[in-house]
Order: sequence, then structure tokens, then C-alpha cells
Amino acid sequence: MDDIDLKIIGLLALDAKRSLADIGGSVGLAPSSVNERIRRLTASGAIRRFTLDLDPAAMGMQTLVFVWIALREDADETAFREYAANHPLILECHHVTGAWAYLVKLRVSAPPEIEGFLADLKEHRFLGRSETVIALSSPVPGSFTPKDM
Amino acid sequence: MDDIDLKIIGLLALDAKRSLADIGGSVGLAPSSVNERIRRLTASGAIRRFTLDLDPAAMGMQTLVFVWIALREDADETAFREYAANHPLILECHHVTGAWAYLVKLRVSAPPEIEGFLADLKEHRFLGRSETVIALSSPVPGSFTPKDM
DNA sequence: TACGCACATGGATGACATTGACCTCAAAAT
DNA sequence: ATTTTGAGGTCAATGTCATCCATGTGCGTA
Repeated sequence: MDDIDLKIIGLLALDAKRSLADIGGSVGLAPSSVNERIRRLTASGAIRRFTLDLDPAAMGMQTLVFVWIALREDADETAFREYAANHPLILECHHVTGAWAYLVKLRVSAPPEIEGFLADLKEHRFLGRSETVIALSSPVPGSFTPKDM
Repeated sequence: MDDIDLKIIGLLALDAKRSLADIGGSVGLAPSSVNERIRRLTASGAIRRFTLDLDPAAMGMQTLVFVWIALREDADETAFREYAANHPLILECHHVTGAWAYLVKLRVSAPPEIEGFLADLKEHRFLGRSETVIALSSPVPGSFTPKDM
């Protein structure tokens, strides 16, 4: 992965619809060369996929929530990870250092929906303690790509 | 935005390179109709852009970090937001409820790099107190789309 | 009933990705 | 020093695809 690869990735990250000829012009390569590099980057896994960056509000997911979670002593950690991976609202789940075991990031349409989320966690006997943090605004929102649909 | 729009978005989110004919087959529309719907979704802002989902490790950004930040009393909040928006390492920055003012998410190549990040925050006179949390593993990693390049 | 709008269709057109044959350069082997 | 090898580039041919437009269709409204 050299500078040209990085440049190509940078251009595609901003606009994945740019033509190979266009990109080639920007990096000084023929279209087919750009194509071959993209093919290699995809094959190697550096590019995971071509996808969309969506507007959460337009998708009805206005509220961004972070939940710190300490699992129950007797919780099945593997089951929890699988649960998180398949949960449509959970955008990210990280095992973290510090006082809490997991940090979960999710989007809901409105705050009341968080209650249902936590209740479901409890029902599955995962939830020990938790702390919920809601984003009021986002100077740097990050990209939004739902999992399921 | 109806069910068909959602289905189209879902398909494109998984693979934004699928052809219009292919998508049309899945949703029961002619290619040109799918095209028109995508055009509308993009024009309305529901689709922000076509982009890439990258492998952070392949990009040399193995370490995921969350930093809780309380700004200095005399900090220029607007300047901080701008700083965050332009910082290449900061993937997200949210103004949040709770004991801390901001939650910042960033990726670095390795933990030692975090020190430089915090030092820079201090130099800009933003940083009051902070607490740093590092992700050990990520059952649900989320997508990765760097900002700059 | 008649009108108008929003959306779907299908075919023409040109742009584009894709492919393969060939070329170039540099590093490794003889 | 010369040959070999391989990675990566160019160019041109090919076929797929996005795009555009003229037309058709159903539905809510006057």
C-alpha cells in the first residue's frame, strides 16, 4: 500500500462514484491501473466494501446513545457479543478498559426507546449495571451505516 | 420514503456497486426507476454520499480510543468544535449528557500516540479534565471512514 | 368526468468498467 | 555483465451499465 493507494482510497471515501478515468487523472495513472489497484485493495481486505453514508435523521434515528455496561457476574459473554452483533440498533460494541466492561453505541428514534433497549438487555440476563449517555449535538457526527434492513 | 426506498438503501449499504438492473430485480422496479429513486434520496439528503468501508488495521489505525473531556472554564467552545472537526484523528465528537461535556472517538496507530493527542488538546487550552478509554476488542466494530486524506 | 401530478416504463445513447495483449523497469539469478 | 522474472503500467477493444427522454398509467382532486 503506497501513497497512490492512499490517494485513491481518499478520493473514493469522499465519493465512491467517481470514475476510474477521473481518479486516474488525479493520481497520474491510466483508468485500468486504478481499477487494478482498487481490485487489489478490495481483495486484500483494506477496502471492506462500497457503501453509503446516510443521514440518521432522515432514517428516523435522531437520537444517538452511548451505554456503558457491566455484565452480570453469571452472564454468558459470548452470547452477549452475539446478541450485540445481531441487534439492529447497536451500531458499535467495544470491550473497553476502565471501570466498565463494554461501551455500546446505538441510535434510536427518540429517548423513550432507550428504556426498551435496556429492558431487553435485562431480560436476556446480560445487564449488571449500566450508565446511559445521550448526545445532545455532534460537532463531528461520524458516518452512519445501519447494519440490517 | 417508502418501503422500496428503504430496501434500495439497504441493498446499497451492503454493496453500493450493485447495478441498477440488479437492484431493480430485487425490488420489482425498472432500472431507470431505481435510478430516479436514488437520485431523489441523494437530492433530499437521506443519502449523504457513496463511500468506502475500510479496514482500520490495514490503514494502520489499530487502536480505538474514547476520550471523555471536560473543557477548561475559559475554553472557547466554538473553537474546540472547529478543532475537532478538522482534526484528522477525531472520528466523532459528541456533546453529551452526564458528568462530562464531550465524548471524542478517535483512532490511532498505537496507544503511545494518545499522549500526543492529549498534549495537543492541552496546548490549545481546551483540556480541563479528561478520561481515556481504550477498546480492547470490538464485537461490533462499526464502519470506518477516515475524514481527511 | 376531467384534470394534473407523481411515478413507472422502455429504448436510445454515450460513458464507463473491464479485459487481455503487450510494454517497461528493476531486482534477483546465473 | 547479461539474462530472467515478475510486478505494475499502457492502450485499445468490448460489452455492460448509467443516464436521459418521450411516453404510459394510476390516483387524488377540482
